[in-house]
Order: sequence, then C-alpha cells, then structure tokens
Amino acid sequence: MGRGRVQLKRIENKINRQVTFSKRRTGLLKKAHEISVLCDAEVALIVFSTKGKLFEYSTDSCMEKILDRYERYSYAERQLTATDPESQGNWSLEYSKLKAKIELLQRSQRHFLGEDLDSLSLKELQNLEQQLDSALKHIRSRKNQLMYESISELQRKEKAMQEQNNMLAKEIKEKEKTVAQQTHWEQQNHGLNTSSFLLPQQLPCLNMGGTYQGEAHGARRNELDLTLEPIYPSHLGCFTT
Amino acid sequence: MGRGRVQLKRIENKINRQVTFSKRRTGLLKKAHEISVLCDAEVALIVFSTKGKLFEYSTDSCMEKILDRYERYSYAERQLTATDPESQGNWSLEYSKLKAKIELLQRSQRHFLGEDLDSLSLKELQNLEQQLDSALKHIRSRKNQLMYESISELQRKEKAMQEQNNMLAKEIKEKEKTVAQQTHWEQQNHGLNTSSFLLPQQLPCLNMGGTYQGEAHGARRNELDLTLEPIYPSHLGCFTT
DNA sequence: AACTATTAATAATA
DNA sequence: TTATTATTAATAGTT
Repeated sequence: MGRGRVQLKRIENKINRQVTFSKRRTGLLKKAHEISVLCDAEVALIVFSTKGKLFEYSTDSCMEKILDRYERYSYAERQLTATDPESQGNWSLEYSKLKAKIELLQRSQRHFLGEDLDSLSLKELQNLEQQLDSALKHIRSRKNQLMYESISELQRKEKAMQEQNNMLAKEIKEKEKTVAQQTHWEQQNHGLNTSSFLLPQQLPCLNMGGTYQGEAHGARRNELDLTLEPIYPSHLGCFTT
Repeated sequence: MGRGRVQLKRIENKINRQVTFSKRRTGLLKKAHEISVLCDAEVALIVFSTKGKLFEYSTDSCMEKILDRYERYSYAERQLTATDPESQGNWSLEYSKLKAKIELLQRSQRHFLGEDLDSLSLKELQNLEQQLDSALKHIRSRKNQLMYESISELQRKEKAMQEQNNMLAKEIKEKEKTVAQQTHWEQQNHGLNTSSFLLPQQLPCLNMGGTYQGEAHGARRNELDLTLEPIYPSHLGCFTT
C-alpha cells in the first residue's frame, strides 16, 4: 500500500522514519479502536517512539483495568473459559478467597475462646487444650516478667522516697531545735510562749514528698499489700515461670 | 478495503464478528510488529476477545518491561485517575479492608497461641490470660463430657459382650453335655473315644463374639486400663469441670 | 500536510 | 479455519 513494497527493516533515513512512524501510528491506533468496536474486544495498545514519547489506546480508556486483567491472566493462567468477560469475576474470586480465609480464622478464634466446641472431636479438643495450655504458660511468664519489673521499679522509688523522707525529718528536727532555742531566748527576753502552735506543723512535714507524694504512696501500697494480685482472681500458680 | 464499506459499530452477527476478529487481529498484530521494526518503536499490544481469550504482541517479547515503563511514565496521571468512580476502586477498597481484617485476626491468633507477647501491656496480658483460662475450662469440660460418653458407651458394650459371652458359654456347656451323652452312647454302642479332639474346640468358643470380637477387645481395654489418659501428659486437673 | 499511485487489508463468499 | 476475490483502506513517495 504505497508506491512500491517496503522491506521489514528499520528505516535508516531519520526523516522518513519519523514520518512513517506518524502515519502508521495513526493507522495502528485507528485499527485498534476499530477491532475493539466491531468485534467487542478489549484492547490495550502502548507505543513508545524512539525518542521515548508515549502514545496509547485502550478500550473505554481504562488502560489500568486492562493491564490488571492482563497481569492476572498471565499470572496464574486462570480458567481459560472465564465465563464473564468482565474483570469483575476475578475480583470477586479474590474477594471470596479472603472471605473464606476470614471464616476459618474466626472459627479457630471461637475455638480459642472455648466457644463452638461441639463440632470438635476428642482429638481436636486435646490438641486445642495443649495449645492453650502452652500459650497460657507463655502469657503468665511474660506477665510475671512485667510485674517483677514493675515491682522492682516501685521498690527503687520507695527507697528513694524513704531516704528523702529521712533527710527531711532530720532537717525538721534541726529546725525544731533552732526554734526551741529561739523560743527559749524569746521566753528569756519577753516571757512569751509560742511552742503551742509549732507542734501541729511537724506532722505534715513527715509525710511530705513534694510532687512525688502520689507515687510514693503507690509504691508503699505495692510494697506492703501487693495490691496488684487481686486483679486476677482464681488463678493460682500465676507466679510460676 | 473489502466489498463495501463497514460502519464503525459492533457486528451483530456472531459468526461474522468472530471471523472479522480473527482477520483484523492478525492484521493488527502484524502492523504493530511492522511499526516496531520500521520505526524503531517499542510496542505493547493486548487484546482480549469477547470470550476472554488473550492475544498479545510486544516488541522483543518483553511485555512486562514495556508495561513497567508505561507505569512509570503515566504514574502522575494514574494518581489523578485513581479515584475515578469505576468499580475498580471500590473493589480494591473492599479488598484491602479484608486484608486488614485478616491481619488483625492473625495477630490475635498469635496472641492466643502465646506468641508475639512483647507488644502487649500487663492489662492486655491479664485479659488474655483470663480469656484462655476460661476457654480451657470450657474445652476440658467438653472433652470430659466426650470421654465420659465414650466410656459409658464402651461399658455398655462390654456389658452386652459379657452377657453374650455368658450365653455362649452356657450354650457350649449344654452342647458339651449333649456331646458327652452322645459319646457315652457311642462308647456303649461302638467303644470309640472321640473326646480327645472335642476339647480343643472349646477354647475358641469362649472368646467368640462373632464380628464383635474386635470391639469387645477395645471395650475391655478401656474399662480396665483407662488407656485414654496417657494421651495428654503433664496436664493435671484435666478431669475437673 | 496534501496528493496519488500503489500495495495491503479485508468483507463477502465459498 | 482457510482460500478466493472484489473492494476499500492504508500509506510510501512525492509535492
């Protein structure tokens, strides 16, 4: 179709090649569109020129959809007799696969929670029991590790608080002494007695811990009462590792 | 280029459409190849027939390379069209939702199996422990129910077998008696002694249970040895409800 | 780009 | 599907 035949080889003349590319590209895109419409086919056509410019055609302008379909088709070579030409079918296939997986997971989840046991055989129940028993051991071990860490930390804090308290108490005592001396001096000089309202100030000072007061309180409770324990009742042996 | 013009619309006649598809497809692939060679272009062509069959052409037969190049080239544009109202988007949305759900389920599955515990807090570990503890109670209860049922059934069978055995033994005894009488009668009449080969026949008869023999054996083992127990070692308290 | 001679593609048909 | 053939469509070379 042209004046003379053409050999199937690269056109060396750059100008000619470019012109031919332009003409044939138009024709190719046109034909791609035609077969798509005439024959109800799904077509994707991608052309990169020598210079790297992109030209493309795709049925209904949804290139990605067609490329996805291509990937899926060539990936696992699905049923060659795909009844539905829409890519829809494959999506819902994936979808139902996931659904099924979720079903399975939820079923075993229920079993792990001790529900739905009627459908299990004795053998399966024994397996389940062993799994959970082993899991419980790990969980209790980990829990105890955390708790011991927590207790150590609290003990450390308590010790620090205790030291601070002692220091403060000592300080108070010294202040008291000073005040007593001062009172004695005042009494000697003016005959006034102020010790009656100094005494009540001592008590709050002994409990003081600045902003640490709340934490110090918690530490003490942990140390003395181990109040964490009652949170998990009815589980003896939870301290075993 | 044919006998008469063609309108650019779907060919309704199925046969004609198929024939046209075949011819034009060949032509399209040929032209794709030609432009690729003549003009030094990179071409990828994908055609899905109505029935979903795939035909493809790609320069140097490296479709994936060209598609990758396409993806890179049109990346920016794809970002813009990613939110188009095609069902595509919704499907993949649903898809990733399911994926996420599976992730969650698998995570908690691992926790139920005592794995991956480092990411859990003390509170979470306590909840998990209680759940598994409660689940184990249900499981053991159900297991024991099944085992007791099994034992009862076996005991029932054993009893039946025992009765049958007694009956058979009795029968044998009577037969023996009859035979003895007959022998006695024969001895009186012919002086022959046949009792020597009658004795061996007694033993098999005592153990006989017809087709029930195998089951009767199993029942006896269960009743006497409780051989089920050693199957789950190291779990004391498995009989508690 | 437009023109046109020529070839290639293909619709109808078998 | 393939082959034939009458036509149309595509396009190489030219302007």
